[in-house]
Amino acid sequence: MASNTTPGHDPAELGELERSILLIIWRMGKVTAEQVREELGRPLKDSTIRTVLRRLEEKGYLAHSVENRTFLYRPAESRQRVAGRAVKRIVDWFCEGSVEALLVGMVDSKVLGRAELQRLADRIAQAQASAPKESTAPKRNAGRKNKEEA
Amino acid sequence: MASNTTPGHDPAELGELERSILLIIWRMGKVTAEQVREELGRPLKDSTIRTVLRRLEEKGYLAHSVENRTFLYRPAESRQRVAGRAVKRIVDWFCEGSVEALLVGMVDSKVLGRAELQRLADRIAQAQASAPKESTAPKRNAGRKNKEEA
DNA sequence: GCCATAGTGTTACAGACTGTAGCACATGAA
DNA sequence: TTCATGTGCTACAGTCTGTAACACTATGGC
Repeated sequence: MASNTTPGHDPAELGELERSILLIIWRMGKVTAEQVREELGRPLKDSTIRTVLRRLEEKGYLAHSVENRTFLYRPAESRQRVAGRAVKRIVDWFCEGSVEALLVGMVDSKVLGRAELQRLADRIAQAQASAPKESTAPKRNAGRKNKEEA
Repeated sequence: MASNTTPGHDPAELGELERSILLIIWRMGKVTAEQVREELGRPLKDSTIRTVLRRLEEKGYLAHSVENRTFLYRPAESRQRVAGRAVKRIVDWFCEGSVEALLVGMVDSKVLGRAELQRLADRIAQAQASAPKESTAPKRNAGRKNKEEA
């Protein structure tokens, strides 16, 4: 019944375990299911990890390559990209698309301090000046052709 | 565990119907279940609306007063506040608390254009200049004056 | 006082999603 | 062939949301 305007799946509707695993992979870069399990430090079965890994790949967050019959999972998207999209959804839903309104809300709900915001503004200005080109995109090369909402 | 009186709920954990209703109430300010139903324009039963309304109140998004036996629901928090918290969660999870990293991610995932970001920085700077006071007061302005719908 | 009406509270159920795992299947090595 | 390792498929319980029926309670008219 949720066939609204959802392009594919609803991103960022991740469970806690999914999130943890995603974070591990973002941190480590390229891992096997076993490594993930060790890293988690929770007594979970192999199959549990692999199931979640598979789901994350289905959802588009991960990609994998095979090396000696072993799956090596790696991020399909950067953390920040995912975060960006997640925030976009929120902004669209609650702030009518206005990022500015969002920042106001963040200050208002004390998520962001005024001083912090000021510093942010400065940094942004700097970043604009010093990096007029595509920045912080280490692996943008071909992978999945994620063609979600543009 | 759900008896969290303080606003600590995950806005991302809202269903579509819940979100729609919340938006209606943010827009209209103070409504009855009937009004919500009409506004929704979907053939839902009375009890459906009221159930969702009650759940939203339990979660801390709404409050109600009684007027002639009729419940008048109203927002317990501003849209932007809720959005701010939602974004904070995302930032904490995916950007290690760095709002800056988030903005970078937003530009990177084309959620936010560079020009837009620049404009934003300017506006923030302006806001800083013109509102040097700490105005994070939760003034739930009695009169409706949604000046945020810019 | 009694009844119809309007509005609320309670309870329930199906579908989706996540956490969790068992078990069958494939394939390279011994 | 058999073993070990790793993957694929299937499942199940718990939780959440959408959806609604039904029971309960005041309030006003007769």
